[in-house]
Amino acid sequence: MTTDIKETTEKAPLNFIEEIIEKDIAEGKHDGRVHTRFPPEPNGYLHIGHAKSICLNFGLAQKYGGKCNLRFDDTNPVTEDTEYVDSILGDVRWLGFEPDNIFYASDYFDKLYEFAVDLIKKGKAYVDDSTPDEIAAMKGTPTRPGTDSPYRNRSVEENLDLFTKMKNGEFKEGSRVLRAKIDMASPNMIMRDPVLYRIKFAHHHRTGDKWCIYPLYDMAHGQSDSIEKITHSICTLEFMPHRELYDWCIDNLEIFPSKQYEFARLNLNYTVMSKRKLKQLVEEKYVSGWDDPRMPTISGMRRRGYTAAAIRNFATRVGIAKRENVIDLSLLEFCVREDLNKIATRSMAVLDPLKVVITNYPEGQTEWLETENNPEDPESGTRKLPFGRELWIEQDDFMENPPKKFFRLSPGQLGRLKSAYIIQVDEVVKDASGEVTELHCTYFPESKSGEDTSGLKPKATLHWVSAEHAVAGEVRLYDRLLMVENAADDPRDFKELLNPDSLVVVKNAWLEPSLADVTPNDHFQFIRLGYFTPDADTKPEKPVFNRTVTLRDAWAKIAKKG
RNA sequence: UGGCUCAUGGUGUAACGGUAGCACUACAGAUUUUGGUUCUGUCUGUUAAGGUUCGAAUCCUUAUGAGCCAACCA
Repeated sequence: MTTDIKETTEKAPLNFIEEIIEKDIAEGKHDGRVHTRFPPEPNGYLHIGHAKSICLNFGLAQKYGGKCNLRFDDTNPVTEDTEYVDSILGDVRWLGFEPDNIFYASDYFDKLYEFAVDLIKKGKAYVDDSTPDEIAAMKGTPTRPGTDSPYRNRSVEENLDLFTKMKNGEFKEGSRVLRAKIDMASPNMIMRDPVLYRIKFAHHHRTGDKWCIYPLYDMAHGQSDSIEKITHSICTLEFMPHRELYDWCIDNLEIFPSKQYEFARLNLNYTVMSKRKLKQLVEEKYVSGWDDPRMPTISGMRRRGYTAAAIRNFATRVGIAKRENVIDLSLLEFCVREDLNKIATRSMAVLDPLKVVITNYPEGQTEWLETENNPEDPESGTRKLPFGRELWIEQDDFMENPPKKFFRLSPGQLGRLKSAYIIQVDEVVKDASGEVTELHCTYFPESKSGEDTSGLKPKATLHWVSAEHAVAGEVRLYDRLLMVENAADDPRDFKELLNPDSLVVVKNAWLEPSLADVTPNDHFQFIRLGYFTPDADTKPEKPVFNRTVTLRDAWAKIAKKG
């Protein structure tokens, strides 16, 4: 077992949390046991930032032969809902992790209440009748110490009595709180007699109306960790000031000493990550829902066609450290292309069609040509494609007056039709306004793919679909959510920064016939266009595809430069 | 103007007092029936100033910059 760890050590450098864990194991702390937890509040859907945390916590448990719990931090009944609980569990499982235990902070409400009573009995907590405004005023500021509440020195008996009455619903909501008795002059604002319990006559999604007092984060989180005997409680940087209180509670309650460690949360450019903002996008209908493929939510990315493997790989590559960071979207895209390149079935679809008539090809004739399903995967086999006299190709693949680096079709320039024949353009047909409507071409019969004796070497290979056999489908093209890299650096409201072209719908794309019959979690590469996946809106008579990500596009870069 | 935390190429992340490495991006070339993939190469970095040391990205001091903390949110 130690050998395993040593070997791993030599292979990959450890992040600072792994170093702590390995040191703890080496010192025999908790008999070498590693137990982590992923503790979401069920008040929204999980996003890619949570994925980083999930991969970290579950990954650590896997690496060190430990356990990882999923714990819903459901201590605030007014914001939480079972809809979120369900989606969170689904997302964790989809990412490929099965929690060793599924717990809820609300499971511990009785225990937490006992803890609170214990603190009161130890003279470490008191009931405060001050108003929220008064409490805020007495808190002081970072540069000025706070002042003691007039209720701070109530007797244990009185506190016990008052707290019982709070629990029994004898006081109005907001009229009293339970506070820890620590230090109103602490340089750490969190330690200035933090509120532990508040009165809320709210229906809780799991405990119903049993409780009218609810613990706050600091009275619930570390205590829950301790109850579950969590060894390494990993959270994000903004909880750093809470660690002192986390330890204070555990010390004074004399319970299992879980330890908190903080790492920097994930930020991605060209998107927003805060739950508040994501919720706003959903509620104000800027997007179709939490699973809109433009959302950085796990459900949105899944719908868009991201694979769990790609997301896990991404989570590994971004690393774990304490430095604030903004990850390039290009890394995420790299990860998904890397995975999809290996597994996506190649197929052909034309999004912006231009008719090609092969004038020397017999009318009414259909040939079924063989094509590979995935050149990266020899096991993937081949399939047949229908070829005929009339085809669709991409508008972009023809230019009447091409620039020098344009390799595709133009008058006089040859082009290879993927898995079919080489053609040349003989005549450009235009409408009254001068728009190109049709290309009349000839093909070279001896240039058939696989048995080409023509000796011709066209510079480009084009994708195409037989007009007679093409299936109509809708294709949704997604782009970055925001126009700017970092919304936080922009004075404008983030909703003014939304990319108006984040969704472009191609109502009538022509798809090769094999794409008429697809199943939800399929992944395709539409050759030369990108990776696509069937959307949930797909109906038998009308397939709908989402573009997961484009292919890298060298030509687009050249064209952009001019 | 209090406390805590952080600072390495464009973006991330290693190097634990001894050759600043890796990945993404960008750029260039080779291969290619996807301007994809694959392969090769190139550019770019230790926030600053002092100090300790034979030797500092690493230790110390100061400065600078960034983040977090004053919900009965988590």
